[in-house]
Amino acid sequence: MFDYAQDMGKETREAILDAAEALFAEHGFRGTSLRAITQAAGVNLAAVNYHFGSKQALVEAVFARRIEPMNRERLARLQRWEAAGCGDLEGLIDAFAGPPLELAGEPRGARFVRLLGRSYTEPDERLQAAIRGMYEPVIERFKQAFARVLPHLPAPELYWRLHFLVGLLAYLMSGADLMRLIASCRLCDPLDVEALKSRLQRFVAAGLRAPVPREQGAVPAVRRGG
Amino acid sequence: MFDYAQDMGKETREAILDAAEALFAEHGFRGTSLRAITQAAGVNLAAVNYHFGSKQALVEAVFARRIEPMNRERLARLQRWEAAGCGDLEGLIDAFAGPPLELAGEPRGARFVRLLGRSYTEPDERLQAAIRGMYEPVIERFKQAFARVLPHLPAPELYWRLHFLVGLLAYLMSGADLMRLIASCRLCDPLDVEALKSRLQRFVAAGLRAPVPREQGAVPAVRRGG
DNA sequence: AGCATAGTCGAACATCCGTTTGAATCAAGT
DNA sequence: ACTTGATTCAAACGGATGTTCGACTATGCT
Repeated sequence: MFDYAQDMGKETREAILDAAEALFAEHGFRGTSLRAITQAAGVNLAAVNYHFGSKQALVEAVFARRIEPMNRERLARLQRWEAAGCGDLEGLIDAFAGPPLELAGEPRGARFVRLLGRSYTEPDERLQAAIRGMYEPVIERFKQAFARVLPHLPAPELYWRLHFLVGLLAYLMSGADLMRLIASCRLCDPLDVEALKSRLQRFVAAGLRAPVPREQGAVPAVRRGG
Repeated sequence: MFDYAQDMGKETREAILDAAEALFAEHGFRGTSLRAITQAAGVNLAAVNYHFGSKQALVEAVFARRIEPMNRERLARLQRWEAAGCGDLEGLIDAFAGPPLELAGEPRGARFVRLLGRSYTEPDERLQAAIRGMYEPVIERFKQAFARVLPHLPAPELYWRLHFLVGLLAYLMSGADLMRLIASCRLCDPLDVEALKSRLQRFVAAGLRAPVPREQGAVPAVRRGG
């Protein structure tokens, strides 16, 4: 029937990746057994160890399959931003936060983004290290870019604020259900990505541009009630 | 020796809670076995089911033990803030974010705060529901307070920005190691809580106060690079 | 002293997990 | 037709897990 013999192999490989991605996003890594994955994928249990070697390697493959294109898109936007003169803070935020948020808008990408958001707080150290390796070059580039648009910020202040940005994004991606606790009204039924992106841009840009007190962090510039 | 007979019972109960809290924070819920907990606590394996009924109930008890005092402190600060006239946005942020961050500064509370940060993205639905129940009244009070200091914000915009605040805080608490990726310098050795609080206040207050475009979210007010 | 009860303990229970094995299957090459 | 190599399959492996059981201990009460 088919000319390409290895095609069936690729089909089961991707079926496993799809099923694993969905189940990991719903029940976590430890909460998802290989038996559940292979059953959902319609393949034999041993296929996971045959194609990936171990459950750990499967998890990393699930991430690598989508993180790498996403990071490529981030770097592409960063280059366009640099070519445009490096002046636009909002554009830089979009280069960083846009790709994952837009991926979250696609029905196929939504579950992976939720998985990605969760991965930031994953206890497993080996997975943490693997994901960190996928992010490292991208984060480094963006750190430099943010330092260029915000030259007045001292290094520790800038790094903390970037930390805030990343954390905010991670939480958004995880799709934590606390959202429904805050937003009693229904805000995000089809998840209007463009509206969310512009809201995030406004909030983060204002935070990043906030003035810095002279006595850098030593004494908190807080007025307590009274 | 001791007059109070039930004291040994309370001692093992708390020893289990302490050990579980530490191990959950380090390896997650599914990654921590009852055997590991009871061994670390120096008690018999069956003690968990005797004192708590099940592992699930133990998890919920670990959270309830610390969330309730923390939320009481939040509400106390909120009341002081209301008594002071409800004008100070920074003070309101402190009432919400101060207690968990200060708890993170104490050596005993740090591991729980990390656990708490992780819990926001926990896949287990039953635990999610239990934690949501512990938060619900507090969140409701703060929603109203923020709406009062930021009356110019439309409701959806306000709720999203509060969502950003909660997400940022959740990520901070989780102590995700991505921090070290962004901050190549060593920022947080003893974790200067006061400095962190004021940094967070500056960032979040600026974000909350950011102006809202007229065409509310429909068309993104984004200048793309070029 | 003697009973009742709360707590502890070791041992086992049934179940689920990731992984491995070895035979079966199938298309392609000679 | 026969071999080769890649893939699939059912079955089992050893180990870890949450939970339960019954015996044992020690304390408080009458």
